[in-house]
Amino acid sequence: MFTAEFEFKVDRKGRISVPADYRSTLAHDSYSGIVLIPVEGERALEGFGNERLESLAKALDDPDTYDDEDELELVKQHFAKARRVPFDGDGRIVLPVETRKHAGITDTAIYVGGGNTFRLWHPEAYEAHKERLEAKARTRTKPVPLRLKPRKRKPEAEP
Amino acid sequence: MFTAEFEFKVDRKGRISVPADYRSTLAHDSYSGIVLIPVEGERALEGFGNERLESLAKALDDPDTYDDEDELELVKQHFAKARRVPFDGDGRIVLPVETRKHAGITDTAIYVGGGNTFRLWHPEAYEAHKERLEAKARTRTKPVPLRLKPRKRKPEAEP
DNA sequence: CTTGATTCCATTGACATCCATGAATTCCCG
DNA sequence: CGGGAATTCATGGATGTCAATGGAATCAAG
Repeated sequence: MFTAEFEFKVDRKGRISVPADYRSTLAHDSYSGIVLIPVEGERALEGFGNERLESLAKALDDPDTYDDEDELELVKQHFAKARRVPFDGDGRIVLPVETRKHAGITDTAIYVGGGNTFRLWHPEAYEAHKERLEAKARTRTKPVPLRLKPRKRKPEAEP
Repeated sequence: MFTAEFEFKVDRKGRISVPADYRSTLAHDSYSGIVLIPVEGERALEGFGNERLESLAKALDDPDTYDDEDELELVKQHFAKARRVPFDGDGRIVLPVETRKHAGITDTAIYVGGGNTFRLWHPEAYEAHKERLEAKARTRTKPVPLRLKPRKRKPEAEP
């Protein structure tokens, strides 16, 4: 479970600590480290544990998960962009150059919890992102609630 | 199950006891602590156990729970604002600064039970909130009864 | 030998853990 | 039934530990 926001320093070797809270949720994982994937369309990195990566790979094998061949190829590309980065003895990782480039991260970065995944941002990029989100939220009449179940929708066109 | 109202002190380190009654309902939880999320539009914090947070995260992974991309992003923001706070040996938590700020809590706070969740308020803010609620209630002809089932509604106008 | 990466060690400041107190409640046994 | 003992809780404070961070040492190549 990944929540909250944690800002950390990136040292001159590209190392950054992973929040102790995140590490403890990853403790059960067989792999001691995390997975980072550039988010398309955002200057951010998506992060999670190795276990989730394996689940994603499994879903890829299921012919029902993605409908067409193009989708499948595009999803595989995510695996190509994924980087598995191990913890060092003190719970740090080194951010691969490509990922740092994608997110525009230089000397600080902020972890943002998102449930089963988290994101890594350049702090200012994240602030800008939040700004945009809040603007969008203001256009809504009601706030979006946390839901446990899919909303009941009226019968759609038959699948 | 969270009920009743409990007022407690916040010490200079930001610590506050969690009602023993609440702790016992959280006892089965794997995580020894609670989750706090600022309520949008109210100077209050929503609280519940880690188990519920996991259910919410699971719902987030289900492609059917939220229909469009914007909704999804806005909901993830709730996780970013969420704070997981562990109990100390004596059943206390420390209120993170951001949450204290949001709720305007300084040296006392009141827990308000709400079924599967509870809320934390600055005592005076809660009184004001109750005031507003009662005013609204007075405009109604009938009181709102406790219901066990969703009320059947006539087909709404199509969104 | 030089460069780049990985492991190891050192510092410091926050915070989790531990301990103490008093009030209120429950328990138990006469 | 009653009163004393034993818990349980809320609360305050002290201190020991660990997380975040920087730098040195070791290792692996080119």
